[in-house]
Amino acid sequence: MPGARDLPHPDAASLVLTDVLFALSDPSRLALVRRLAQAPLEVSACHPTEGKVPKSTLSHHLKTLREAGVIRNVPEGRHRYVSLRREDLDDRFPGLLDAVLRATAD
Amino acid sequence: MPGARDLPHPDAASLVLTDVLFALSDPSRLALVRRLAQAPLEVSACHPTEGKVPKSTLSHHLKTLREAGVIRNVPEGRHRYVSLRREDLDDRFPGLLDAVLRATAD
DNA sequence: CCGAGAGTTCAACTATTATCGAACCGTGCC
DNA sequence: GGCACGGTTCGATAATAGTTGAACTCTCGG
Repeated sequence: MPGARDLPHPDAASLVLTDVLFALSDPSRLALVRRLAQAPLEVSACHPTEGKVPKSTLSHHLKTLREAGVIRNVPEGRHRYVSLRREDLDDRFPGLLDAVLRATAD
Repeated sequence: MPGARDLPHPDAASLVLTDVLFALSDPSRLALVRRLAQAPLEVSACHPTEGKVPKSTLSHHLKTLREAGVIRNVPEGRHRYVSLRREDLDDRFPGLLDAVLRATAD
């Protein structure tokens, strides 16, 4: 199998609550998570809706979310798909993601 | 009125989600919140169950939690009572606190 | 095979947070 | 009043997180 440009993802059972909370505690990351809750996105589509950010900055935020187990970031051809790990989060921390998403976006 | 050694607390309506998440994202603060979920405590009782911490450090954590609106810290005679702002949090972010508290403590 | 496109990683810098001693402030008791 | 006690605030330092350009990797199309 030629692919294998995979990034490390923690498995569902080993997610740490404080790491998840921290990852979600940044407004720009939370805004992205909200968008991912509607549909997966390519990395290039993960840029904030207003004002562009350097790709290294975006990549860093994606890393924080990925290492906390909030998102999955998988290669797909020449692109990458970013998606919310909704089931894993619901399984490990029932109700948490829903509560966060339900809160009024400030 | 003699009292008036009151610290500022944000009102329920103005709580900011990311600030709350950040306040809860620290293990020692979260551990304290878990204990406060069972009963209010005096500040002196807020020290971690194992190993003591300088009072200035504890006070700093209390400040972070208070400014995020997670706890209330009110003077009571010579002591201070620290309590969880459960209703305010439930009102502003329904289900959030429950989900956090329900998650297995690591 | 070479170049362009999509993203991550690296390294350096800045900014925010944590930690802790020391100074300070109220309160209650003598 | 004076003093011990419970806590917060201040100030300095250490640690962690955010930002960004440049270098690097991989994939696809010619």
